[in-house]
Amino acid sequence: MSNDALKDATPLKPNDLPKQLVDRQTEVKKLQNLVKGNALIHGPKGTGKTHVTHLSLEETGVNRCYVPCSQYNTQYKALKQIYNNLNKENIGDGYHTSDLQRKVTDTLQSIETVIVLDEIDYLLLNDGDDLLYFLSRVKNTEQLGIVLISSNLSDIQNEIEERTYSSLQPHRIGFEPYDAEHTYRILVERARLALKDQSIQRKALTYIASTTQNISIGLQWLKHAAETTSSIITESHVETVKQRAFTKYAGTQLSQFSEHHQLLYQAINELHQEAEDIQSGTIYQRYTQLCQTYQENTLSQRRVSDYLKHLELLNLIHAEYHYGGQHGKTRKIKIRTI
DNA sequence: TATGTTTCAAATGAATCCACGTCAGCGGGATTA
DNA sequence: ATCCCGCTGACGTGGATTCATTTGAAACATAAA
Repeated sequence: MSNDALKDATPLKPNDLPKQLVDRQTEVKKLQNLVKGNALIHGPKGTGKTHVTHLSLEETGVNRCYVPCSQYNTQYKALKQIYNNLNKENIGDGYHTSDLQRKVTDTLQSIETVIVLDEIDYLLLNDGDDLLYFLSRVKNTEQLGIVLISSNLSDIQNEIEERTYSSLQPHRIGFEPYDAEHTYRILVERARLALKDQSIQRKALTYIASTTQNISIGLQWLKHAAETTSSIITESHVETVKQRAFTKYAGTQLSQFSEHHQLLYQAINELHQEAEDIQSGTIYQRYTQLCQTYQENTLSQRRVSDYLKHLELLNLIHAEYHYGGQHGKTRKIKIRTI
C-alpha cells in the first residue's frame, strides 16, 4: 500500500489515541473520581467515549480489563475474555459458565480491577443481563469497578432487571456530541501530524467538521481525501470523495461482524437507490438473491431480523417500527449517509 | 519366571456453549363491510 | 371486523469443543522357584 501522501497515517486511524485530549477534561475528572464505583458512559458514536475511558484509567494506574461486547456478546465469551485478560493465559472452552464465574471471582479477589464493557448494548440484546448481575454481586466490591459504555442507551435502568440495577447503581456520564468548532480543532491537529507537505484548505476542513460530528468518520474522510490526491486538498475534492469515504467507514465498522451482516448492508444499499423507505420483507428478498449470487447459504428471517438490529446499533441504518397499518407489522428502514 | 505395581498416553464419554431454525402468538393502523 | 406481515420470545437441535475418566499396554519391581 502506497501512502505517499501521508508522512504518518497513524493519527488518522480512528482507533489511534493521542495523549492530548480536546475538550474532554470534565469527563476525565468525573471518571477518575469514580474509581470506586460503577459508571455508565453514554453518548453518540465518535465522541471519544472509549478513548477517554482508556486514557483516564491508564492515568489512575488501576488494573483494567477491556471487553468489546460487539465481539464478546455472551456472558460466557465475556467471562473468558476477562479471565484471559487478568491471568494472561488462554483458557479453553469446555467449562461450565459457573466454573468460569468462580475462576473469575477468585482472581478478582487479589487485584483491584476495573472492567470496561464497551458497546454493552450487544451483550444485553444477545444474552440479557446475566453477566452484569454476576459482576455486580461479586464479593469484595471495593476492589472492582464496572464501566459500561453505550452509544445507544442513555440509561440502562429499563434494559436490565431491577435486582441487577439496584446492586449496580452506575453513575451516568454523558458525552455531548462535538460541535463543528471542536471537530474542526481535532481534525486540524491530526492533519498537522499526518500530512507531509501536502496542505489542506481551511474550508475543506470546516466542510468536514460541519458535516459530521463523528470523529471516526471525519478522520476516515480526511485520510481518504489525502490518499486520493497529491495536490492541495480543496473543499470540492473533499466533497467528491464524501460518499466513498463514508462507504469505507461503514466497511470498517462492519468488518468485525459476519459475512451476512455485510451482505445485508449491501442489499439495503442497493434498494436504497430505488426507494427512500424500505420494508424489512423486501430487504430479506434482496438479501436472499445476493446470497445465491455469492453462493452463500441464506439465513432465516429470524436471524436477519436480529442482524438488522445490529446494523441499527452501528448507526448505519435508521429504522422506524410499525406495528400495524397498511403493511402490517414491519420496520421501515432508511440507510444512513453522513 | 510369574506376579504385582506404576505410569502415561490414547480412547472414550459426558458435558459445555451457541448459532441457527421452527413455531406460534401478537400488534394496531388501514381497509372494508 | 378483517387484513396485513414481520416482530418477538421460547424452545429444540446439531456441531464443534472441552475436561474428566477409563482403558490398555508397556515398563518396572518384587518374590518365588
